[in-house]
Parts: sequence; structure tokens; C-alpha cells
Amino acid sequence: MKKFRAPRGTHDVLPSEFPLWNRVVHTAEEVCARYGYEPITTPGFEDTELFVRTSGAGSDIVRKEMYTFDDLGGRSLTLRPEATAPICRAYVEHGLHRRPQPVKLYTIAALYRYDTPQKGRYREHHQLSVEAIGSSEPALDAEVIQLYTELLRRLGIESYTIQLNSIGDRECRPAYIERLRAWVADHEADLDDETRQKAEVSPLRIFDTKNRDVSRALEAAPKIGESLCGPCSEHFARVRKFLDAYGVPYELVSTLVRGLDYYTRTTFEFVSNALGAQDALVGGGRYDYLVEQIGGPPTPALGFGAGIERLLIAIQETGAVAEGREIDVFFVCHDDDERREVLPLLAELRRHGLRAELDYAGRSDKGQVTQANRLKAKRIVIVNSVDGLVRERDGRPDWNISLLDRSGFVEKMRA
RNA sequence: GUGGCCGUAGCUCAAUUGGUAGAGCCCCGGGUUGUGGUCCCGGUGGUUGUGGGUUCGAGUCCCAUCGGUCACCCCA
Repeated sequence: MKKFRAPRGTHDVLPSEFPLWNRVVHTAEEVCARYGYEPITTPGFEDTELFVRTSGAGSDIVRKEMYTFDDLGGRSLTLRPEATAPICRAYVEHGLHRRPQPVKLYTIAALYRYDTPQKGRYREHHQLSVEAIGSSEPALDAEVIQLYTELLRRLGIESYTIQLNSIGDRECRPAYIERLRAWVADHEADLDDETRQKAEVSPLRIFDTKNRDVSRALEAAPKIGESLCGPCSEHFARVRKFLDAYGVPYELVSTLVRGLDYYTRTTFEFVSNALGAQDALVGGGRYDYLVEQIGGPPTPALGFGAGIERLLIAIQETGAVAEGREIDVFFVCHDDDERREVLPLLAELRRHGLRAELDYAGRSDKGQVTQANRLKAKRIVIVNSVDGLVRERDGRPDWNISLLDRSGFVEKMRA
């Protein structure tokens, strides 16, 4: 018989992992709600063209990471590799641009990328995506970034650095890219093949190299920051001032770019040394042309994606553990007569919000008590006909209780 | 897609120069105990990731493949 395993790069979230998982998810939802972001859910797959057009044919996602398939009706669909384009699609499709702007949305969803798995990188992973659509205000950039610092604070994650940059817009970036390509052409001898190729496909990313010599050579290359047009430059300056006002520390990284084509102006990443090579806790930025690119009105926007699995790794690095909810009452029964006596009480306790259990594994009396202790039951009720011997977990003396008075029973178990 | 390391019970690991699989934990039962977390006894559980090959014989050697892990690439 073939043994099945979770497909490569995917993983199960087991019950023992849920307390921590839920802590992350619930905290994220609460923080988003306080900042005025509303939940939205989009389909797990979309028209392939949506991602190709927005991420860019030259992006790694489109070139080699999409789970694309034809459905039985001949449609080309793709498991969503990122959440921003789908949310913008929904924004346009449902006329959210007619609502008061900006529209602030968030979602927590599984994303799919066909990539080689390693620590913190999975083929199916989950992201908190926060998107603020319909405003170019620098204060909104600062809000989105500060929101995430607040989430990290609530989760107890302190060891990280915020990297910030601006990559310009369609006014200033094309001219800059021309200058950069020209510089690369003049300095080919000092660069490697990889860098020369990147200059063609994705010129902004040439700075992201591990080659020391290339890196040194590139220090003399023109940087986007020096080439920003007036409006972009002013926007970036105001973003920084607002971040300062929030008291959010950041470092300017002139080589920080994004892998997707739709980004403009502000880009940022939070990096953590707890994560190994995949060190980004979150990545995001502005995408002022994305909405109109998919058929909506010109609509400035920004957002970020934060990997839930990476947050979990970072939290575990802090040594934090989350415990599941304890059992309130565990009934120990010998036979069906006693079970019939107990079942109504079990239902009654549960109806009143208590977590009550009994044995379903055919355990011996001793085994049942062991099980109760294992579940950390606060109270064990050892049934003996219509009475029960109540044993307190905290060591207080045992006492007897009647099983006949239901409401009285609930009262005493709540005490 | 590329490279390094790794792959024995649910978990953590052992198995002398290749000789035919074991321990602890967990789980179940029994004993002791205050019908309890200690202790003692017993039990369930593996075609050694999978498929080939070398050999009288392979967990141990070789090849392939799958998976894990770390790194490159890129990112969450």
C-alpha cells in the first residue's frame, strides 16, 4: 500500500500547533480591525491572465512559480501566488472605488508558489495581506508600516529591522532605468553574466547580488534615490517624516526593490535574523497603477504581505508557547448505566460553556483517570451510581455530589 | 532549476570490518498507591522512504527516485 504524505512544500497544522497559530491570526485580525481595515476573502484561484499582467511576465512568480491549470471548461486558471492583484480585482469588480476612499482591506489566505522549499519558504503558505486602496497620502504609507510594527509588538517579536526605499513612478523610473542600463553597458567588464542578464529583464534587481566584486562595482552605479522626480521625492520625504512622528525606526536601503512589476514609490521589508536565509517577515509597498492596469480607474494604493509561517518561526525564537484550553470536568464511568446518568449532565455543562469530557477509548477506570490527568482536567467526577466522587486537580479534598440535580450540578462545577 | 548534508517504530535515537532490527519516550493492560501525575511488570507497534543493483547474505556498499534540511535564486 502506498503511503501518502503531504505534497512537497506543504504542511499540516496539527491541533498542538493551533494555539500559537490562532494567537497570530486573532491578533492580526484585532490589530487590523483597530486600524479600520475590513476583512475580505477572494477565491483560491483566478484567471491566469490576472497574475501575468500585474506581476509581470519577467517576474519570478510568472516565469517559474505558478500553479497553472486548465479547468474542464478550458479556462486557464492559477492558484493565487499573491493576494494583492485578486483584492484589487475584487475592488474593481464590485465598484468599491465608489465608496469613500481609501478602502482598507485585509485577508489571511493560503498562497501557492512552485519553489524549492526551505526554512520559512513553502509551496503553500499563508499570508496576512493588508491593502489600503484609493489614496496616495504618505501618511497612509506610514500607517500601514506602523500597523505591522504594532502587530509584531503584540506578538512579542522585537528583533527585526525595517528597510525602506522608494523606487519612483512612471515619470522618473524609465529615465533612471535607461541611465542604469547605460552604466551597465559601460562597465560590463566589472560585472558578471547574471548581472548583465538582470539588467535586461529586471534592472532594478541587479543590486541584489551576493557577488562581492559586482557589489563593489555597483557602488558607483546610479541609484534610484538620486533620480526620483520631484513628486516622488517629496512623497518619500513625507513618508519618512510620518514614520519619525510615529517613532518607527527604519533604515534606508537604496537597493531594496520588489520582485513584482506593479510596485511604485515606497517599498519596504521587515527582516529578522531569526529566519535564516528567508529573512523577510513582511514585504510590501505602493502599487499606484495596479488598479487601472486591471481595468479600474486610476487609483493609488499600497499594501503588504506577511508570512504567517514566518511569524510563527519568529515567535518560537522568542521562546513563547501557547497552551490549549483545559478540560473543566472529566467523567469516569464504569458502564452504560452510569453513562446514561452522565450524558445529560455532559450536555448541560457544555451548554453552559464548560468543557466536559468522558472516555471513548474503552479505558479501564485507572486508564480513564490517567486520561483525565493527561487532559489537565480541573475536576474529575468518578461516577458511582447516582453519586459522583469529585476530585479536584488543585489538591483540595475530594467531595461527593449528586448526579440527580442537574442545575445544581452545573452550579457546583462552575464554582 | 542548481549544489551540500540527511532519511531505522508515532517521537528521539542505537545496531561491532556487510550476517538477517533494538532502546528510551509515547500508547494500552496489570501491580503498588489515597480508584491520581511516582515506581514496578507486561504488551501493541518497523517489508530499515521507495525501486533497482553488487553479494551466499545489505539498515550497513553502488545507482536512481521521492522526501527532509541548509544554501544559491527569489521572496512571505
